[in-house]
Amino acid sequence: MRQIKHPSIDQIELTDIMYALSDPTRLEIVARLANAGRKMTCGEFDLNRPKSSMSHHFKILRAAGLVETLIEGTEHMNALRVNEIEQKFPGVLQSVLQALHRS
Amino acid sequence: MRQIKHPSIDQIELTDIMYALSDPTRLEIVARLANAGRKMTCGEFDLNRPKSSMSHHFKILRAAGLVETLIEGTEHMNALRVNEIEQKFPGVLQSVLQALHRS
DNA sequence: TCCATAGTTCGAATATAATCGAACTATGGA
DNA sequence: TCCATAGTTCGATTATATTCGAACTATGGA
Repeated sequence: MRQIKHPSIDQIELTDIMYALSDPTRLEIVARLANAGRKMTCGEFDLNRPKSSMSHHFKILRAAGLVETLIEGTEHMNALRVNEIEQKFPGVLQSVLQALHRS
Repeated sequence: MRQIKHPSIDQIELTDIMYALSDPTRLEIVARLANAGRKMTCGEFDLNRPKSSMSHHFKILRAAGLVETLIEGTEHMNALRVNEIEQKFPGVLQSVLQALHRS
């Protein structure tokens, strides 16, 4: 059961995080993951976009270190790396999530 | 003494803030403005880039609502809009500045 | 073994951004 | 009025992103 590679905490760059969060689609994905508070498959996000586009956005979220994807069977389970990001950049992700929650 | 237009608080978008902060040069400008704690001219940032490039980055920082520029004589005085951003998106800018301070 | 499902990768088109020199604008001082 | 200074705007080049269909891969179930 081959798994996907993710950056380690010390490889995560603030600019990559900021960039990943500058796209409305990706921000929506992050918001839904945070609200759900559980792992979600790519298909669960019903954002009216083709699979290849969604895959592209997940790739960027993963590369930025925001999202962790575990392969379980035929599904890819995605989770926010809240604790790790919080450890490296305290308050950044939390405050962004709060801002999203208000709007 | 013509002044530059800036977005009002309610026109500021989170995605624009994130985007503006995803570039290393702009992040450096923001960090220096925060550290200085005072208004700075464009020329004070000695980032080894031509004037037109710096002007471009200031334009994006202004459009995002992060920086306010007041024309005083021949100089353009730039300041971070910390209080306003803090009001609209509590913690976002502060935590980013803290992250910059650590690295 | 065959098929459906879930998601990735590829490739090409289009859009957006970064970069920087050159020309321009506005102000203040000589 | 002339000039220097500070910064913007313009225009062209190059680089990077977004988008999406089509082909591909991996897994589990019939």
